[in-house]
Amino acid sequence: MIEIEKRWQERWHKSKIFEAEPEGKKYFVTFPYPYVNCPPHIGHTYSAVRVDMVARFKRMQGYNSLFPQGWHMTGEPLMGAAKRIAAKDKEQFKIFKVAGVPDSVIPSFSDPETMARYFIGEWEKQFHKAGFAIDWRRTFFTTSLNPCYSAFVRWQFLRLRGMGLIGKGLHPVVYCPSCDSPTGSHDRLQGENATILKYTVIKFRCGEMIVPAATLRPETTYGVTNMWVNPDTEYVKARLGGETWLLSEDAFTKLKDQDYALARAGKVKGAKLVGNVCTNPVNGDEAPILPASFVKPENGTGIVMSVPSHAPYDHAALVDLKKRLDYIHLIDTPNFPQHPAVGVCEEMGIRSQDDPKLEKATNTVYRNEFHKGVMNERCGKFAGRRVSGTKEEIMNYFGNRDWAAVLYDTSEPVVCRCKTPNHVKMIRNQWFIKYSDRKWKSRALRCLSKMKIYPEEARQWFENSINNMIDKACARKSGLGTPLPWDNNWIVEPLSDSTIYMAYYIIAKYINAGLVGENNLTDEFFDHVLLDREVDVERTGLPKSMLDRIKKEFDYFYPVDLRGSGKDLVPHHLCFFIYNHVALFPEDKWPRAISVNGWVRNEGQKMSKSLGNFLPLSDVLEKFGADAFRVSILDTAEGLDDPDFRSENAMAFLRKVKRILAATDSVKDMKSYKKRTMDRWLLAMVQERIRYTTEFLEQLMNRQALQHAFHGMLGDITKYLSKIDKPDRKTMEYAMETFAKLLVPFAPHLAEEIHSKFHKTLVHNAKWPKVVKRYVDESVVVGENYLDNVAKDINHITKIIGKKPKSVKIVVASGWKYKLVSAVKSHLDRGTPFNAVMKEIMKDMRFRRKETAGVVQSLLKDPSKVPEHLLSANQEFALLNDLVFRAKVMVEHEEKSKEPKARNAMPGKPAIVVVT
RNA sequence: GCGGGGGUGCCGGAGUGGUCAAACGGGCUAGGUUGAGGGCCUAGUGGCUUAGUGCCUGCGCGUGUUCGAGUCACGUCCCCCGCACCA
Repeated sequence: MIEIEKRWQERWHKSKIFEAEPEGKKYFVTFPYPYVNCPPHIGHTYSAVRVDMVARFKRMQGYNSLFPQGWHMTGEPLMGAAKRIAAKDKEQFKIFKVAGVPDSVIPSFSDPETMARYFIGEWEKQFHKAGFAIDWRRTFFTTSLNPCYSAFVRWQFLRLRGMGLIGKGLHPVVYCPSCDSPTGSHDRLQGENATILKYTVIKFRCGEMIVPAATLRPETTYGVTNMWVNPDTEYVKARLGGETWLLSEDAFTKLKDQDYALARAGKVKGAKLVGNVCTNPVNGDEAPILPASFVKPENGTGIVMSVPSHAPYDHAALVDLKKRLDYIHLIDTPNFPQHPAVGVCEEMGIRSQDDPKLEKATNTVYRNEFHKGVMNERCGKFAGRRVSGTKEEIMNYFGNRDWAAVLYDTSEPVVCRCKTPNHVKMIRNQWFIKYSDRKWKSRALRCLSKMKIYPEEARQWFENSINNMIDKACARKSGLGTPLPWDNNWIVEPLSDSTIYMAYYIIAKYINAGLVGENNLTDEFFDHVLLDREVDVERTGLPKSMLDRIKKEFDYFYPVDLRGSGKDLVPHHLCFFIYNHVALFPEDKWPRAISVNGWVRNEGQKMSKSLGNFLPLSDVLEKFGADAFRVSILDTAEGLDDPDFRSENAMAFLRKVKRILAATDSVKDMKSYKKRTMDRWLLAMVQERIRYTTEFLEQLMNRQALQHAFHGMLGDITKYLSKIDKPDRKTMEYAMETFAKLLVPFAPHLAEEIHSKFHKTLVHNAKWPKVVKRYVDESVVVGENYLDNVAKDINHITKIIGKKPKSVKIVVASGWKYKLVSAVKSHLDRGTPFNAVMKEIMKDMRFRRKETAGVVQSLLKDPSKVPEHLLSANQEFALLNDLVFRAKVMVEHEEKSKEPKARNAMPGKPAIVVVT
């Protein structure tokens, strides 16, 4: 099969069938350019297969399909890996080795560009082998290493800024003090899933000192009974303006990086603080400082306020100290005791403050109080309010009165790959794209509402994502990329330089052909070509005819008709894609459809770094070929579900290919006959397959489409060949040719191979099959089904008897039963309530027989006994006379039959008597 | 926590109020088949029963709506994914 595939790929390449030029009606599909820091694995390519499937389908439907492909290298990972190679990091060597990079090549990866180019080569090679319908003249890669693309990004950002959609401000990030840069989740040794939490720091007073306590539950400040410090921790006294703050060493560093102008002014051991009394700023209550081991200096400020009524840790610590304080009850929650923390601790059997169950206890209390709790009269102006929805207000209220400050911290400890513990840092002067802009947002939503989303279930997700969109930091200081046009210290961040690049594919063709160069790509060029603005095109240095040509091509191919990707890109990239299009382009250039899909699994397992089970695309293509890979994954899922690649499925496909090709070859030896029932049956089935395949493909339901186009067609053809001694050449030719066409979107190489046995042309250039009305024949399909069922019943009986039958007698039901069943059926089809059907039937004079009630009752009890398509007694009789069985078959009518069993006969279910 | 998607056979999964719960694929079992490299065909694959058209069980758990529920409602448990500057 692999040789076959190679042959067709060469032929496609030679006939340039995937090179789309502006002509006719178009269909523009894109698959997000992948990040090229490793060779492709099967997970990368499922979306591409789906997009490719659509491109091919549309092409045969008469559209001029364009499927281009570029490569992404903006960001940190490439640079990071290069640095690690330069530093001879063994881990990194191993990663590349496992990915299949030859040992001799790896050291050259200390240069990120070399690495990227190597991997781009790998990707292109594999994509060629996969036979994708890509127009390779339009390929490119990102970052300043490609000045042409950088010019495009620069233009985009100047435009956005010109529209006031770029802003500047403070921004909290997880930060590594040793690397002096933000730590992305992939750069973390620990805490990959950590998020940034906003704490309220309550400023308790203790004489001249501020004793700050960080909390996520500011509402509980009203219930503080005491303060906790860790007696073994050395605390820092820090000057802040006119105040002196008491902080753990970690907290000192954190706050400094969060824009607090702190100055070191002394130290004090936690134990020394015990016994002092603080004042609660919100209500003036006194709170003595007590020691507790659960207080971790690296969390929050290193000082904790104690709310024993609502915080299990605090209660447990007090119990440990054998200290009795008056607990303050603040929040009423249904089904909770007065002091929920006490109740939960007792219920869970928590004995000390070091009990790991406390984490869960805290969670339980918090969850319930947050959602169901109402604050009581102790909570000042917030009395009577629910906890949920009030938190933000409380924080602001406290902040405004200088009772509290803000501290950002990670939800779990984060350690950088350089092994340094990280914390949250406030970045000053961070550049933002203002995705929260209300007007912009509503335009994005309007675009969404006009788009097709495949599958529809994902629409809600898009809508929520856009609704919740906040400003996005769009630049960073390290990594590869395009510099911000107005501030070269910053590089446009990877998700932000990848939002409208589909337009660049049009231009890339001209750049790759050497017709347009870096110097021509001025802002005027893009303004003119992409936005149709009146600008001084002289400055592009290009002849008007060339500009017109490019512009015409852009106007022809744009907008994007379909963008297909994995579901992981919904909340950012795909939304940014919509956002940037609606900001920059007029409405007729807004994208038309997005499709999202699941992630490929490998032999039933999710592929992950930890499992190390990424299956390289090259392995699969080498072992099974492109079609087997495509069919295997397209066959296991659609919509948002995860497909599963299993080699046994790929093998099963290859086995079938053999059979199919053999059947194809056999057609030339067949003779023509007058059409028989089975001929008409096959022709009719093919029409159904065409209809369903087309319908499902239109909805991008690859699995169901494939079921008809491949499994269905194959099953029908197999059945035809097995049931007919002398297959008809014309019928088979038609079936095989149609089969080939229907297979193009799924198994394009196999499709060509089949097609080539009948034609010299490419099947890719054939028209998508349409239903041929004169072949549609419901009755022959129903009849065949009927015979199948009868045959099954006979089999069942002979199996039970356990003897070989000498002959079989089949009795078709009496005529009155047909009338009766037909009447019942029409009642049911009309939706007559079940209990009314019996009455109606019994009223009907035609059915005055003693058996009627029993028959109707059994039909109503199990409506599945009513056949979907009711044949007449004579039709059944005629069909049964054609029944082929390994013993002699006799058919008779119930009216004339002497068999006692004959009375069991029902329409669609004849009585069967097996004679042994 | 918020948001999205789910829980059906040995497995992947069809099935969105009534024609078959398990289509289609894979696996497994049995029988047949000169059958060249991980073959083909046929039948079977919840339980019981029986010369088939029967009965029971069954779609995470519970309750309800209905003549009828995997399918609708309410409650509950569990799983997966995203939550942002990270590809």
